[in-house]
Formats: sequence, C-alpha cells, structure tokens
Amino acid sequence: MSVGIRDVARAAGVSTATVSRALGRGPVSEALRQQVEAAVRATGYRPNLSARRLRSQSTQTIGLIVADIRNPFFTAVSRAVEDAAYAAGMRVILCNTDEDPDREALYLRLMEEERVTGLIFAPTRVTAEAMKAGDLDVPAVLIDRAGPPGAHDSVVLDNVAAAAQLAEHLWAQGYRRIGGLFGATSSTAQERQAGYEGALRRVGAEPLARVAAPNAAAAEAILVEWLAGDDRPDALVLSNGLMLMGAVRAARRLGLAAPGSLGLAGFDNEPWSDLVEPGLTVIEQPVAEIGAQAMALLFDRLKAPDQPVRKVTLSGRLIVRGSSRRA
Amino acid sequence: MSVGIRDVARAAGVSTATVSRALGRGPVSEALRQQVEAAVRATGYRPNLSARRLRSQSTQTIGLIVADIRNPFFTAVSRAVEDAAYAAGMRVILCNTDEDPDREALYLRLMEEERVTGLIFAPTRVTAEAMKAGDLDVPAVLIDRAGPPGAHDSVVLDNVAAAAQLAEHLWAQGYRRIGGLFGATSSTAQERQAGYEGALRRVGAEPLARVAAPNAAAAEAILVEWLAGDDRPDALVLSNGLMLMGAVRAARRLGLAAPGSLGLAGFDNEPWSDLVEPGLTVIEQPVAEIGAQAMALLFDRLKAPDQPVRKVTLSGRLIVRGSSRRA
DNA sequence: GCAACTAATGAAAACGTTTTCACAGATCCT
DNA sequence: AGGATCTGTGAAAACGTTTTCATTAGTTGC
Repeated sequence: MSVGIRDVARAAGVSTATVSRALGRGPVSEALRQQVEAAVRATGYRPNLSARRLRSQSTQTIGLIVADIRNPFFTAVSRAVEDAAYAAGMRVILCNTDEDPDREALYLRLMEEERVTGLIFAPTRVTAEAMKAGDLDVPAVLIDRAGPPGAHDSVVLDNVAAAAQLAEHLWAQGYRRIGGLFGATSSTAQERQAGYEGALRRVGAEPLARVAAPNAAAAEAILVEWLAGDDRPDALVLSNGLMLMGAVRAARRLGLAAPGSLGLAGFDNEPWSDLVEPGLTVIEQPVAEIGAQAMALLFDRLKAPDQPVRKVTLSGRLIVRGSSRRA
Repeated sequence: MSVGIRDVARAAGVSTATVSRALGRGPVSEALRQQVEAAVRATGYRPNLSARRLRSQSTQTIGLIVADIRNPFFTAVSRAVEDAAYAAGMRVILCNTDEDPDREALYLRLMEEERVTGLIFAPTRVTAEAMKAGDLDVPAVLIDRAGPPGAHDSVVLDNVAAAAQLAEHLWAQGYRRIGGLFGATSSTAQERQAGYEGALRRVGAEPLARVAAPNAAAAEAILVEWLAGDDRPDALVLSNGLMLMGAVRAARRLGLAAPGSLGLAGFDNEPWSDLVEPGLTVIEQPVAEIGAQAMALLFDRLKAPDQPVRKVTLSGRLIVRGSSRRA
C-alpha cells in the first residue's frame, strides 16, 4: 500500500535504522545519506508522524485554547503563536471554548490525550481560579488572563494601569460622569474594572461600573438602556474591542454620535479603529508580542521544567482619537 | 510512568482487548464495561491518541490551509470548520500560507505526513491551476477558490454574479466612471474582475480595472496614486474586505470622504462595516455556510470516495449602505 | 603489535494502542 | 440431541517508526 521506511531501506540497500538516522540527525556516513535521500525521492516516501510520535514520545504539537478565534485579539495572538510554532517545527491544535468552563475542561482533557508538548491557554475566571501548580500534566502558559500567582507561567497586559490610563484620559478631557462596562467572565475584565475604579477615586470621582457578557450584542443591549436613563454617564470605558463596538452601536442608536456627547475609550486597536468616525480611542495591546512571548516562555519551560514560575507583564499603548474628544 | 491501557486492564481484571472494546464500541458485557469504566476513573487513564492513530490508521484530523487567519473571511470560515470538526470528534490543524505557493507546497506535504483524514484548502491561483484530480492522496475540498473543473470538490461564491451586482448597483446610482481593483493571487479575484467587466460592458461602459496584492496597504498605495490622477474614477469596486479598507483609507487621505465624491462597493460584510461612515456597501458572503458546506462535502467524500466531483456555488447578498450613495 | 577506544551500521525491541484470530460457552434450528 | 451460529473474551500480532544493543571495522595510544 503506502510506502514505509522499510521500502526506503530496501531501495537504498540499508537497514531501517540507517534510514531513520539519515532522515533525523544520527551519525551516518555521507555516502549512505546520499543513497537514502535518493531512495526517499525515488519512492516518494512520507514519514508517518503518528508512528514517529508514538515511538519518540514527543508530539511536537502545541495546544492553543482560546475563547473565540473571531475575537480579533485572539486572532492576532493565534497567528503569532502559529508562526513561532511552525518555525520551530511544531504544529498547533486550536480550540474555541466560547468562555464555557465545561468546554475548557473538555479541551484540557483532549490536550492531555494528544500528549501535546505544551499548552497555551486563555482561561475563564472560573477555570483560572481553580488552577493549581502541577494541576495540568502539560507545561502550560496562560495568556491574557493569569491564574493564581505562582501556579503557571503567564503573559498578560498590565490591565490595571491600562484601564486607569483610559479613565484618567477621559477625566482630563473634562468628562465628569465616567461609566464603565466590563466583561463578566475573565480576570482581565476584573483587573480593568479595578484600574478604572482606582483612577476615578484618585481624582475624587464616583465609579459607575457595570458588568456584561463580553460581546458586542450584550454590551449594546445594556448600554442602550443605561444611556437612555436619567443617570446616564457622559463617557464610557469599555473592557474590550467587542464591547467597544457595542458601545458605538448603542451611541448611534440613541443619537449620541456627535463628538463630545458621549466620550468613548476602550481596549484593542484594530485595523478599522481609526475608520469609525471620529476614530476610537483605545489601548493597543501588543498582540504579536503576546503570542511570541507566550511561545518563548513555553520553550524555556520545556528546556528547564523546574525553573521558577514566570509572569510577563506587557504594557498597552494609549492611542487617542476623536471618540474621547470633548465637544 | 504514565498509566497505559495495560494498567487499566490489570486494575479491572480483564485483558487490554476488553478495555479497548469497552472504551470504543466493541461488544462487551455490561458488567465488564462497568468494571472498566471504574478502573479508568481509578487510574486516571488517558488514551494515547498517537498510538490509537497509528494502530487504527485513522487520524481523525482535518487540515485547514488558508492564506491568513487574520483575514476576517478566513477567520469566520475556520471557526465554522472547527465547530463541525469537533462536533464530529475530529481535530483541526491550521496553516497560514500568506499566499505563498512555496509554503502551500510545504504545508501540503506536511498534511500528507500527518495522514490527515481530509483537507480543506484555499489555494492561490498558481497552485490551484496546477492541481489535477488524484493529485493529493488526501480527500480535499477547495474553498473560496476552485481549481480546474472536475479536479476537486469545492465550495465557492458566485463571484461573477456578485461582482456584476456591485458594478450594476454603482451604475444605477449614477456613477459613470466605475473603476475596479482586484487581487493578484486568487482565481476568485479574477472571476470578480470578469463579472465587473462584463456588467460594465453590458451597460455600455468602459471597464477600468487594476490589479494589486490583496491587502489593505497595497490597495491604499495604488489607489492614492490613481485617485489623484486625471483619469480618476468616480466609483470603485473592490475585490475583498482588506482592499475595501484600503480604499476607504485612500479616499480619506485625498479628501474624498464626502458621500458621492467617490462611490465605494466591495466584498465581505464585517461587524464594523456599518460603523465606518457612511456605511460600506458590500456583498456579504455566507461565511459560516461556506465552512459548514466544506465539511459536509468532505464527510460525503469520505463516505463515498468515488462519487463524482461536486462544486457548491453559494450566492452573496448585496447590502447597500451609504458608501455607494450618490451626492 | 596489541589493547582500548570510536564511528558506523544492522537486528531486534519498544512505543501504546486496535484488531485479528482462536476458543469457550450459550443459543438456536431442525 | 447434535451440529451450526452467535457472543464475549483473551492472547498475540500488527501499526510504522525510533532507539537500544551488539557487532564490525577503523583508529589511536603506548
């Protein structure tokens, strides 16, 4: 049927061991290496990776578990992870959990069965809080959302500082009733809320925070109601790119699109953030860097499994555009 | 070390064959099945998927090869593919080619080595044209871009009709010098160009088509030059979402943002398409349907390998917004 | 010149499953 | 009642590699 290493060995007049060594990095004489390579070409041999993985006990595969690849933040991070993985001769298996802890548990088990070499995981708050050191029997790096300190390597944004920066910026623009809408499922959203509240208290303002599912539709629904009420804020901090989009929609539905009528500032700079009039003021996350750093941490951990747990905190960059300007 | 099926067998007091059957779908008495399940729980056994794949000669893995997961079209399609795959107990390996034929060849070989059960592939024009029936030894479905008729199953948009619809719409709005900018690497872009040119000729207008790399930066650069010249068009058809974004940028840079000063119509409806003032007129592709149909074709092909090649053509839907309105 | 090492190679074991094969016992048909 | 057919089970082979182990030939050191 399919051509295997035995066929190559026969064609080259050597043993299977020699073929294996010639294709990998064993000690093989130059002459035989040539013969083997010729035989490989002649037979059209393709190594069977399942067999290789079984025997070598190394899958060269990394698992990537995120909430939803359609969230532009995860899209960008995953691309960076994949680039790093393929550059290192590894493959990536991607799973979407939709922020559902049950699916997280399911996929974690699947990753164990895959015997993945390493895992990159953006857990919900529920799952993250339950995670202990040595919990997973796979080396793991948490991204975007860290668990309890010391449990796992992680790479996160300085969410407190970033959210504070947004709130302070809106305050400096002259807004005085600055509301905030934050995601319900991630530790990241909690940290952003804390940063927002701290900044407002520091300037003597009252925080007005609400919580919603971290998607555009939920944010829009809540905000349409909130912004129509008497206690409506004159500016908003949004906890991620999807919720910021929901806020823009809500503002337009209520006729609050004019600059200054509702200040908006949020997270995630996207290719279209400057095209939405009058431009969205956002914290830009270093998405490529997050993915690359996660892979770097993972590789370090594989090399030195017992080194102390590391947490890499990256800073966001405030990009001021028209949505936070005051009339 | 790690617990294997032998350990489970010993704990349950049965043979490994019985454990395998109890976990799969072999004929096992209810009593033994219970014992095995208890033993699995007691030992914390996780089947080794590499071993399973090797022995069963079935990887339950599908390969997904696209240009760039950050292109929102591919993001959405890939999510649909993954949902269908995991629902069927399969895994997905994703590869980004960046429209590079060399990387396409590399990843195709990789997929063969993985012994993927099936392949979903969006090839560049170069690669697609070179593909023959029986070329790949893996069942494959081409998406977005089809190869030579009869070579492989495929699911594509009716690009000719969709592009014609855009051109006709702009004509009906009163635009008379309707330009077009199309991608250079995909058969899809060629078909869209043909549809655009056909529609214009039908109404007696002269097509003004140009070609560029299918990304926002390249489109913007070309258009800034084109729109500044004497022969500038008064409306544009753009060949995909990224190029449409480039067109919006170019128009703004040249002060052509006012409604009616430059009509714009393109492909790919995205969550923010209505937020970019005055709203982008686009052909919406049924992205989820494309992914789901591709998986359906693939499963059918796996069940009946010798059935005739099928091509599923889906229709786009014109969404008219402000960008194509005339002053 | 001979022991001791080194390098290259092949035979065979090993990786952890599923599947084949054989067999024992139960059930069925005339 | 006696073969034929089914059902559940275990022993062992098989999947296609890599790796261990032994062996040979070649080199070095004294």
